[in-house]
Parts: sequence; structure tokens; C-alpha cells
Amino acid sequence: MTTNPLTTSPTARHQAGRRERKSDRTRRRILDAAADILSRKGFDGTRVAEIAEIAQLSVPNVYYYFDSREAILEEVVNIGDRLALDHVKAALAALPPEATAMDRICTAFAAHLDTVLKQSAYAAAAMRTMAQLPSDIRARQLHHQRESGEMWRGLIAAGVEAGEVDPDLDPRAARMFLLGAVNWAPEWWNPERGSIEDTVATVRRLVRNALTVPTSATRTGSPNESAM
Amino acid sequence: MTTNPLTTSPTARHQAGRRERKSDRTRRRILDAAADILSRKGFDGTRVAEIAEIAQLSVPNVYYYFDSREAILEEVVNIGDRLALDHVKAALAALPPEATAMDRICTAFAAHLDTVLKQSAYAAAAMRTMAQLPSDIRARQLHHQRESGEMWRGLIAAGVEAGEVDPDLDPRAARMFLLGAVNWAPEWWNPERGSIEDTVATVRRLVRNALTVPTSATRTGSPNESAM
DNA sequence: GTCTATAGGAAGATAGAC
DNA sequence: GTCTATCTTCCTATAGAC
Repeated sequence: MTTNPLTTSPTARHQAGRRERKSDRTRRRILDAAADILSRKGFDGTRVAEIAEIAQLSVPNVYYYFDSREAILEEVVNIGDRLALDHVKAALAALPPEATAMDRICTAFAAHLDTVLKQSAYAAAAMRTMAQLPSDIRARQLHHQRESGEMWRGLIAAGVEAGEVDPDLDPRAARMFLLGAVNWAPEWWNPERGSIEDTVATVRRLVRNALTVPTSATRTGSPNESAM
Repeated sequence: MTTNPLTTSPTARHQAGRRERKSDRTRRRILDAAADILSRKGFDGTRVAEIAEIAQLSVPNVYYYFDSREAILEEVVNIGDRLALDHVKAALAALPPEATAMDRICTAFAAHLDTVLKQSAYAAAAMRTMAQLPSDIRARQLHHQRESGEMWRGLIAAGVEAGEVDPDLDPRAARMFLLGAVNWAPEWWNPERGSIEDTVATVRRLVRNALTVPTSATRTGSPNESAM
């Protein structure tokens, strides 16, 4: 979970342990810079001149490595999507077989939060700019979104089947609300106000509470008691 | 809660029930268009030409009403912030005196969600572009943010004091996670996949579950069991 | 109040020398 | 591979007629 997130980049020619060529490192500096800006300023706010400045090269030099501004941003988003999914899958795979469905759900959200906060500006950028992407880029990443969607859906469904998740919750809405909670974190999280570990621990507890079947004693009336 | 959100706009000359002049209506069309685009495309993605197109007037005409593009967007954000806070306060004021601290918290989040989803593109725009705003605009809205911050902090604190909110949760992180969940909703919510009322009901239940002191039976180990 | 025409400048992208 | 110089397009904003 602490390995270099880009050794598995779609563009990496040589995989395992092989030392990057200078060209690859420059290309990567560009992507790193773009991911950083994209996650902070959004799609239209990400300027090639600023990417070049942070990556410490000239604007034309950026175009030596990429065909267009959009091509850079599309690759950032693709890497981010993949990274987020891979980290969640890796965290799930590391769980002992006796882990409950709820353990798996909490671990998945915790891993996703860890990714967008610490592991990868790419993932943060991908999550925070989804709606802003031009339609052609969105279309090309659709199959990828579907894969993540199915994973999250499956996790929650397993929890419901096991009787560990509150069956009165709309599974889709609950899933999206919790993903939103986590995807929004880069907006407010500040290392000076609390460590990543504490924040991740909070989200674990919050998710577990939120999804667990409540004891009737603590509830007042039906879920729809007052519509607003 | 269904009154026109802009009769209380900072720029409205005549308040209560007085009919708007044509000039005010045009001004408002511009703001409406800007709010819509801003909430979808972010600060840098909002173009004056597109505002003009949606508001059905020419670009120079927009500049007859506003000094600059930034002036439009700043007013949208200010209105949005105010609207969101006012709607939450109104919902809280409408609660019966016997409402518990947890009732108040759920009602507040429900009202906020209702605002960003249904009542106001202004509120959605304000919430979703906070981090993208130029620093001068951010500075001018800071006092406003503080007022909301204090309200939310107070609601949670009251819940903890009343013994209704899980004291093991970090209050700030929990508050920000739940606000994120709600602010993120415009990204995925779709009227065809579920009504606003159902979605609001889900968030009520989710928030109540998330913050309620859990029964020890449903927990496994300490909150920090596995650090990831 | 609303428009057509246009100034002025920023940003994406390319040419071509080194 | 990297740069300086430049082209082109798009966008903010203004001038000035109606």
C-alpha cells in the first residue's frame, strides 16, 4: 500500500523494479503536477503553463510529451480511477478470511479515504472532477466507473444479505452518501488539525455506525416521520 | 421553505411582496444562469458568454448589470451561503420545543440537503466551489463561513452533551464528513433514481445511525482495531 | 437597456533553432 | 529533449450607436 503508485501506470514500458528512463521521469513530473493542480482547481482551472511551471520545464516541452492539455488530464483521471480501485481491492484482499461483511465495508471506505488523502493526488483529482470532464473523456472512462460501482454495490449488498447492514437504508443512496463523505475530505482535511490515521479511524467508526442495524430503542417513529 | 429564495437577496431594493422591476428580473436571470453553470462547471469553467446565452441576452448587456465576471460569481456564492444557512435555521426554528438534540441534528442535515438538491443552485454552487475561489473572494466570505461553522459545531456539541451523540467520534471530522456527504449529493442524485423526499429520508436515517452511541454488542474491538 | 463591433490579453498549440 | 518566438483562438471587457 506504500509502493510507488505509478510503477503500474498504463504508460510504463518496463514494469517490475526496472529503473525509469529520464524521459519517463519527465513525463511523470508532468502528470504529478497536473494531478496536483487538477485536484485543487478543477478541470477548467488547470492551465498548461502552471503544469509546466510546477514540473519545471517550458510549455512547448510539455507538448513534446503530450498531444494536448486534455490528453494530460485524461491520463491523470484514468490513473486516479485505477489507483483508487486497486488500493481498495488490495486492502480487502489483505483482510483475514473471518472478516465480516461490515469489516469489509469499513476497510473499503477507509482505504479509499487513505488513497484520496495520502496516497494519491491522482485519485483525489479523479474523484473531484468527474462531473466537470468533457463528454468524450467521460465516455471513455465509463467502463471503469462501472467496475468500481459494482464493487461498492456488491460490498453493501453482501452486508445486507448477512444481516449486518440496516435493510431500511436505500443501498444506492447510502453508498453514494458515504462515498461523497470520503471524496469531500480533501476539501477540509488539514494535517495540522488531526492525523490521517485519526481521520481514517473516524470514518471507520462513522461508516460502521451509519450502516449498522439500529437498536429500536434509540429510534423515534418511522424513518419518514417528518419529510423535511 | 418554498418561498422565492431571492426576495431576500442583498440587492433587492423593495422587500416584502413588492413586484420586481424588469431591471431586477434581468439581474436575477443573470445570477440564476451563473449559479446553474457554476454548480456544474466550477469557477474557472463558468464563462460570461454562457451565462449570457442561458439568461438570453448579449454579453455586453451582462456587463451593464455587473462590473465583472468575478462580481457575478461572488454574489452567487454569497447568496448561496446565506440561503443554505437560512434554510437550516428555518427548519430548526420550526421544530417543536420537545425535539431532542439528535432530532435537531438530523433536521439540519436534511434541510441542508434539501437546499442543495432542490431549493437552490446558488447553495449547491457555493458549497461545491469553495476551494476554487480566488483568495480575495474567499477572504470576504470568511465571516460568513464562520457563522455556519459555529452553528454546525454547536449542534453536534449539544448532541454530545445530551449523551445522544457517540462521544468517541471526533466532532469536527464527523461534522465535516457528514457535510461532505450532503454537499456531494448534487454530483450523483438523479430525480429518476429516487425522489428528493426518499433521499432526504435516507440521509436522516444515515446521520442518526452514524452519530448515535452504538450498542457495544454490534462492535468488534476498539475503534482503532486495524489502522488502515 | 440593449445591441454590434472591437480592443486587449490570456491560453492552447506549433515552428524551428540548438 | 529543450528552448525562444510566434500563431491562433477564445474570452473578458469596453466603445458607442440605437
